[in-house]
Amino acid sequence: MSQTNKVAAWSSELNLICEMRSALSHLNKTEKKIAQNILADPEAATQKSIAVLAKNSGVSEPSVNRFCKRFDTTGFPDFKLKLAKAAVSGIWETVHPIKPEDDTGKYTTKIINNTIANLMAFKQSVSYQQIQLAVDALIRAKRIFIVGLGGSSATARDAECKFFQSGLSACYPVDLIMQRMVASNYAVGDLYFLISQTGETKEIIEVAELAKLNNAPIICLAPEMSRLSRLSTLKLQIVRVNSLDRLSFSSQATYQVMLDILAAGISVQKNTTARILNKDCSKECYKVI
Amino acid sequence: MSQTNKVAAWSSELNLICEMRSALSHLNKTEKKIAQNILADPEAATQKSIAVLAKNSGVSEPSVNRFCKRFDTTGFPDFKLKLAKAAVSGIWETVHPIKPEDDTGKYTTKIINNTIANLMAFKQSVSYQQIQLAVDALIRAKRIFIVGLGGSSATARDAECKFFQSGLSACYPVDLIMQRMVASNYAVGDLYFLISQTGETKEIIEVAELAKLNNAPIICLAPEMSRLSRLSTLKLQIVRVNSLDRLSFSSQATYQVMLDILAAGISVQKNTTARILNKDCSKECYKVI
DNA sequence: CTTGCTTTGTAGTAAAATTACAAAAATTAT
DNA sequence: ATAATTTTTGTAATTTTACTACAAAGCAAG
Repeated sequence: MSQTNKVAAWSSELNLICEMRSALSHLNKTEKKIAQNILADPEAATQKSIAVLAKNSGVSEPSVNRFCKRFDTTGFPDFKLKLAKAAVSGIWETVHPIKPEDDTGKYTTKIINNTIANLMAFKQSVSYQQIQLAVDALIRAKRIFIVGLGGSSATARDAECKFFQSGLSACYPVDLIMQRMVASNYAVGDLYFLISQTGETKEIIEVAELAKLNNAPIICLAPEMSRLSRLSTLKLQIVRVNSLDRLSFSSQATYQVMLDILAAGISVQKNTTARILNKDCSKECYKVI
Repeated sequence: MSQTNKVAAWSSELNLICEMRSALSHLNKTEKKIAQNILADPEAATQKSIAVLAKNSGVSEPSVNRFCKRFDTTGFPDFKLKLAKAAVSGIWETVHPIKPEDDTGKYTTKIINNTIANLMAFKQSVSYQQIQLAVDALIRAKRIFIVGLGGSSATARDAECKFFQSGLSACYPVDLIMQRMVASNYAVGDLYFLISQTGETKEIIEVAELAKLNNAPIICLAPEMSRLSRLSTLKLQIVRVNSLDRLSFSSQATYQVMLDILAAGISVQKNTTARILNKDCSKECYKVI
């Protein structure tokens, strides 16, 4: 219910273009003329007056006005405003692949832009409810075991630090045998937090299967529709924006942001000001940072 | 020169709001009234007519019109359009601090927005030249030793993975004693890559000092003006956007993106298609991912 | 205090969007 | 098939909105 509302709110707020595109087939010929004209270059359409747009589309001005109102806007100016917003997000949704001839400035900005695009997509797709459930489960757990392999090992380590800073008992066993031991020795109150960029790596699925034998709760941070995701009791799914090469950007930043969110949720909920004591090198005393 | 142009291009494209905010001090009182009125709620301003906005600000309509033209727009409607673009998803608000009363949706979007804001600031401040030099040095090095402590240990591990995937010989010694051993046994061709979020942690500075005794090349990933930064031969500096609490967002995502950039640079320059071989669990064969 | 310059507002003008209504097209019933 | 009804589209008038020209007010320098 709330999920549906959110999607609706999102589409009307940010994705008029997608809405138009999907509505295209249900429109009559006059409306279709207008829609196609706008979709041909949405960015340009935002600069046109209703008269110009009507003329270009071969329809009358009131037809354009009526068209706008169909898309949940108060009129033409409001429509243009929402179109502009959608066009902006459109820029972010396109990923720019890195090419061998790119110079330093090119690939640097491309990677940053791609990461931002990924975060935007993440923002749209993320389920608050799942986060809420995950935070609850993490706080309730007596012990949290984190597993991540390969590229996700850094993410797993990060999770360990962040959960620990939020006052939870988190542990990330580094080697595979330890991971299996931990998974098969489930005790009530334990929680497994499994991280995988592919969600298909054999070894982590084995860990999940071992944990599942004991009906242990498993939270996964993995792409939706992956094997790992199916084995888990609570799924924090990351949309795979990129069917791109490894270079153009990693989705790890998104994973890390998810961990930031969980840590924030835990701290907010526990109402604890997490702190680490660190020896201040210059003043030779301990300070809270 | 080109740096200045870039900033201008960015601000006019995406950040009318930031531009207004920074211009605030150079504006006269009439303009300031308008700017403050708009900045109080940019989203709402996009819905108002010039008459309403003028009245709310306590100025005349032509003043508003003139104000708009100062910000590189053709007039009020164009200004509103650009304002709407800038206001998309509240990215402009540099930092949204997390409050104890925030619900799941609130803190989630805040953290994502903060991270995006941080990345945008990073995009503006990053030095292509330093990246270029770092990429060159990393490729030239025979062995790369990476050190990061506490929260940066995850970043260090990440760097190890990424550099290794790009075909370099990277090693991240986990314990402090190993780190000191590595730092004091410098051999020609070695390179130290030190990561710190504060740039002030005593132990990593010790490592840097040990390396420096042998005149070893040191690349640091640390805030500018930090002790670690001063000890390094090549500085990859991260602007500290946040003098905020630990919760509102971590700057680690930015660090990770920097590593993505370096990895991309290395691969582009070496013209190698880095690949990891992974056993495909479903098909029981090796595939390149 | 006056002259010249900048800034702000008033009033009129132009343009743009919306509404009311009528014509045309499409649909249904006879 | 054709008349009646409904829906769709366009024309023309109205209203709203934004812009321009010009005048008044404020400010600085001589």
